[in-house]
Amino acid sequence: MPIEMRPSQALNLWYGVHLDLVRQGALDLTARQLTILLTIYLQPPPHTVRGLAAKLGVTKPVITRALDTMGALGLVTRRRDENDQRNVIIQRTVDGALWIERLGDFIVAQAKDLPR
Amino acid sequence: MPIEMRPSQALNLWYGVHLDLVRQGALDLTARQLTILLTIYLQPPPHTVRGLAAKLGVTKPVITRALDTMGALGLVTRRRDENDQRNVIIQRTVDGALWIERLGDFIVAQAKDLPR
DNA sequence: TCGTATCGTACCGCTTGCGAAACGATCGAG
DNA sequence: CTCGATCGTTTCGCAAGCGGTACGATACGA
Repeated sequence: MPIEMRPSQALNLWYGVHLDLVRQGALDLTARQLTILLTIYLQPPPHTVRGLAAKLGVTKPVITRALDTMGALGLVTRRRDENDQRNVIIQRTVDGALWIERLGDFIVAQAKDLPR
Repeated sequence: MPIEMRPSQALNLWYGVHLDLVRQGALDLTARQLTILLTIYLQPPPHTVRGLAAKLGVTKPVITRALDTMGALGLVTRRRDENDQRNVIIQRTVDGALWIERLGDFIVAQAKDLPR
């Protein structure tokens, strides 16, 4: 069952969520950072730097930098792959899961209050 | 008629839209910039710097800087208020309207392809 | 074992956004 | 006419992301 919505509703949804995020001074993630974060939490693991880079169509340093930032914020963790020591496995954290969860609820709430 | 959606659908919608925006290398607007842009195009005019600052809960320089950036991108224009020369009226542009329109269609398309 | 490919990261200079404070221009009350 | 208030902008030092490149560590085939 797909979600049906009109362009004006879509834009108002986008607007409402962003406006509230800005107002509450939420952690200011880049579009890229948010995309990486959502990939980690919505797509099946394992997640590697090169895998994310390929998926998003960006270079590896972009991923590394984003992981540095979000790691410092406690949203993700890194771990060496035991089978192949060259790889780094990106893992979820409790704080990250909570943040994602709140974002989801937030969008749902905004959608519910959308004008018909 | 409010839009009903579950948190997982909301997050997947957010994910899909952001992922495609990143992949197509769309102009990389800050959350604040996007919020300002959407305010200008979704809320009734006139829009002033202090009005936007108050609405978003940020300082005026933030608005000025964002307008500089988006002005250079051709998304908005500034004009002096003729009645009160101290005021600046922020105006929409054709390019900005097109960009917003495409964003809306984009979100709608993503929503339609959402898993049930 | 040696050489090459692959992985993630560190470095480089550069651009851009940030908060806080100060500024010039303009308005409006007295 | 004058003086205080208001508006948007500019400036400052600072932090963070960017693209591109080079690097050390690890894996793996010949």
